[in-house]
Amino acid sequence: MNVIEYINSFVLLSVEAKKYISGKIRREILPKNTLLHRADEVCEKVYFIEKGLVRWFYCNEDGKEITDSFALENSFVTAFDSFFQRQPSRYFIELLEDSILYSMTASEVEKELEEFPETQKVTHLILVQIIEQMLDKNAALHFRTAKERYRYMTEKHPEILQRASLFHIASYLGITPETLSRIRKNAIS
Amino acid sequence: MNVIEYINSFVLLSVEAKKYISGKIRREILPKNTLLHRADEVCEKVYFIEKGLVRWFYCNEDGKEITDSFALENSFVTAFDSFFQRQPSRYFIELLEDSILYSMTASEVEKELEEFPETQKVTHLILVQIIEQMLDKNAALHFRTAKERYRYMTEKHPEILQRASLFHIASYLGITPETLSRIRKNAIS
DNA sequence: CGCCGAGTTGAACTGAATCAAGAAACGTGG
DNA sequence: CCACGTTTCTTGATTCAGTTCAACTCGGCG
Repeated sequence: MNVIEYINSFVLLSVEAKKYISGKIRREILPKNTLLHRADEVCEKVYFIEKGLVRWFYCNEDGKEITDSFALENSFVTAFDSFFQRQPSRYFIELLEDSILYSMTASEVEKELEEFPETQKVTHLILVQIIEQMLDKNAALHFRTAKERYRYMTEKHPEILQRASLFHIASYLGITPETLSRIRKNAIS
Repeated sequence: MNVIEYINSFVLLSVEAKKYISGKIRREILPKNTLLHRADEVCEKVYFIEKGLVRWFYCNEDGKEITDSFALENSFVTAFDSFFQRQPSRYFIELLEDSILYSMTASEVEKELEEFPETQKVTHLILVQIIEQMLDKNAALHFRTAKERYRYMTEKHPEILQRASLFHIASYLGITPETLSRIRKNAIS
């Protein structure tokens, strides 16, 4: 599924808007471990994942990488603390698999939103979805034991559980890799 | 500061939009402990806080209330998992102080966004701000000790620290009231 | 005056972190 | 296509931050 089909599945785009987007969007094939974005920089692009897996992470004061989120096929990816406000981000965005992406720059998106106000609905929907996911994750981790956190993964994100490393998943859940390994093996009742 | 002044301070509204909003918006004076919204219901209103303090909370499976967030003056308040998607919410919204609010219904807002597309920028900004706050809180709690969480409050939300109860703040930070009390008294180095 | 909710303090307990090895899987070059 | 080195995961022993439970203090309010 490509971006335009995907967007069109929930917001009907005018022919002109489709044309504009098709003209601007770039298809990018990038290998595993590519950084789509670096912390402390202003994020200049949004991506849409046709195929692949990405993670957002930041570095805490000890220099440790903390995985904040994952996204897979049919997701929009950008530094949400940076792209819209045009301010430096706290996050890195990294490919965890060889991926096929579509991308557009911030200024192209800005122009799109101005010229085709209908497309503001798309942004709106994406933002609302992001918020919902974040609220969901919060509730799944807040005051929860390691075992409950793991169950959240198995129930809500089984696909990511398969495709991401134990190390990244543990970080995402706020537990150590050792603990996650033990839970997985049922070493902890 | 009233809502229209506030909105106008970051998005210039047309005279017509202002007129529409003024006509629809209601000023509500409500006492402490009022529930603005209940879980399992579709949230029908957005509020703007002229004066007061609110908290969002949900009940976990043990029936315990978990405080998810606070908001004070000049904030927009609604169930963000419900208002835009028109689906039942997981959250309750409660006044922690006697408050003065402005409110508009979902259908009024919907009509506003249709008739005055410029106002979509307002929604957009609010959503982006919400996301930023959530990301910020996440980073402040994820893999952090109780003491570090408390420091986040003192640094980023000193006002809430003053006005909300120890009990609610502890819940918000994901620690027990006892631990928070000890930290506050420096009982824990 | 006495009650009640909010906060404090203490002591025992525990889930998960930490530290330290080892095993398995992975991919890279010979 | 195998061997070797690196990364990822597992397993065990120990430690500790924070929870739990229980009792007590304090301030406000009917």
